[in-house]
Amino acid sequence: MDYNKLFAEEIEKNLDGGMDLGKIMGLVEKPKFDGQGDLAFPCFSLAKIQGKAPHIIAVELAERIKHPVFDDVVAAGPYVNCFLKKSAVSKELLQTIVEEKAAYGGSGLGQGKNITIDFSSPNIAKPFSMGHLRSTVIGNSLAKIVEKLGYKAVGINHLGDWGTQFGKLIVAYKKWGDEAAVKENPIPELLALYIKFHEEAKEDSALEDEARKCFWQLENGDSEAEGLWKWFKDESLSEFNKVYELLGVDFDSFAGEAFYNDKMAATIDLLKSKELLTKSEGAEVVDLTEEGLPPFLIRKSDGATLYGTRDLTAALYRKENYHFAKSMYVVGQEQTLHFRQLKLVLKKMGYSWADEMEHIPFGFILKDGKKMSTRKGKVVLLDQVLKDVIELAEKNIEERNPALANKTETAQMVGVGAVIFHDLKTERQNNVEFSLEAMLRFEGATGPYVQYTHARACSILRKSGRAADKIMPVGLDDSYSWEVIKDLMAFPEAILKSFEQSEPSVIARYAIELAQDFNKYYSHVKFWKMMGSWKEDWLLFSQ
RNA sequence: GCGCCCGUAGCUCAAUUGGAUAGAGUACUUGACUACGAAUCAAGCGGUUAGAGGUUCGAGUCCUCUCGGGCGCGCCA
Repeated sequence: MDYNKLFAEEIEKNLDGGMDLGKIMGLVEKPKFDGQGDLAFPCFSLAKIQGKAPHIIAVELAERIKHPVFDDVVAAGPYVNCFLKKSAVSKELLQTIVEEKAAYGGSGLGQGKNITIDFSSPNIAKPFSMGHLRSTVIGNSLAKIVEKLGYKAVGINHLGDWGTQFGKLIVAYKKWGDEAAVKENPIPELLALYIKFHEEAKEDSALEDEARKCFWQLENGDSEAEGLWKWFKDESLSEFNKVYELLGVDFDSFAGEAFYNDKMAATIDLLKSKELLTKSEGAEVVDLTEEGLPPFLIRKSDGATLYGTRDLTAALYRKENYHFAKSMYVVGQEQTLHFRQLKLVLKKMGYSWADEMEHIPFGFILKDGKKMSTRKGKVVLLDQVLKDVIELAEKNIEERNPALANKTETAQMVGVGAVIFHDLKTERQNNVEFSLEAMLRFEGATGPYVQYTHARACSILRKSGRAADKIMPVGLDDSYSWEVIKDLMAFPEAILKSFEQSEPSVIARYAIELAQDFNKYYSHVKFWKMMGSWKEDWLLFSQ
């Protein structure tokens, strides 16, 4: 039952025209303060139409509305506030949840449609940084939100596995590398080589030329270079996969930049045939001065392609192969310009579906107020952070609950949950100052808080000896459980909102609020009759 | 120089997208485990929403300017 709609219908009925149902529904909101009821309707816009003062309209309207599931309808200044009949509403809602189970809160909005989500996309031979963690965690969460609404999410890990940097790496490896050491410890070794290259190149500029030449060889199928490249890639991937497993993330495709090598010529031909390619300063570009943006580079003066060429090719490929209804790119905000250009180029090519491409930027992880630099090796490794946080969780368990059965497993869930939740809970556009301390926090608005709440709820359910789906709701009417009921009722809205804004933090905050209200209920109402309602905690948490 | 993002309690963040009295967490002070898991709950403290104008019934939210921070701006990704 949609009570917003019901309330709106009742308002419309008692209004003698003047405003249609859709408009009324858009205005219905939640009262801001306790004791003001469950639904509210502001009469300001009505005042304009009827030429009467809003508080007078509110009084008249409140008097006329009567309905069996409304306990009371009162005017409070310019607002009409509605109190729902707690027992009836809660009984019905819990019944719905028990029936729908994990499907509760979803919808068939995206039935039969695909959404591609480009996320994580780490660079081969470089450590998995905290920045990539953001993309990974946000992208994965969006995938779950989208699927909740019936879409098929296609997770794409657009690996950074191509570009001049590999020329540098291969040169460095041939000069200073050690096979055994790389095998032993792939990413740190490769990173060290990369850093050494930049240090040496400062003294000896010939190295840069050598790297360029080496990348040229790689592009043209030199077998030694290709062998090394493939080796680096395999080693890196197996390291990344360990992280993904720990985080509980998976992908439908690992088609990275290199995947598009043999497909870019077709893209360039296409641009040529549409007469969009122009020469500028020796390079080939798509001119965007009409749109007020700098030109989009397609080919360097030496004939080599760029990442823009690859992104363009990838967009075409994805449209053709996945027929996406929407294509998301969870990529840092520093690339906003790049994606604006990319969309415009596609529009110029005549593809209206470019409008369905959405760049989902997120803020930086800062260290001392500055962006972290990978090149200098000044980067915090995700590996280490996860290790630290799991260790702390283990210590906590040892102190608080030494009798627990599966300690290491629990410590992992708590630790990883803390890191993920920490990342998810603030709006993605905000920059976040890297703080190990904040991630190690298990109290207050944190992942572990939500997990703990869920564990408590499960524990009750277990001790009750009843299956959650066999419980008959009785109709609660106390104020503590009412808060929980209202939260549960708001779940579908929260899902929809997080989807519309591509904002996982909406769900994270929702989970916190639900957990808070549940804990309040838990400590005040000493009775176990509200079975069945909190199953959702778990579901929420994983999103 | 031009463009984009941001500035809310000591700290980290919200505010139903223009609505009622700006709310949580943390920190600090205090109280609660002989019935459900104290990683919890209850109470207190904490604000000129960076600043100044403007738009209107109404602004943390919209427009202009100033200050302060971040990020981009052709052959890197």
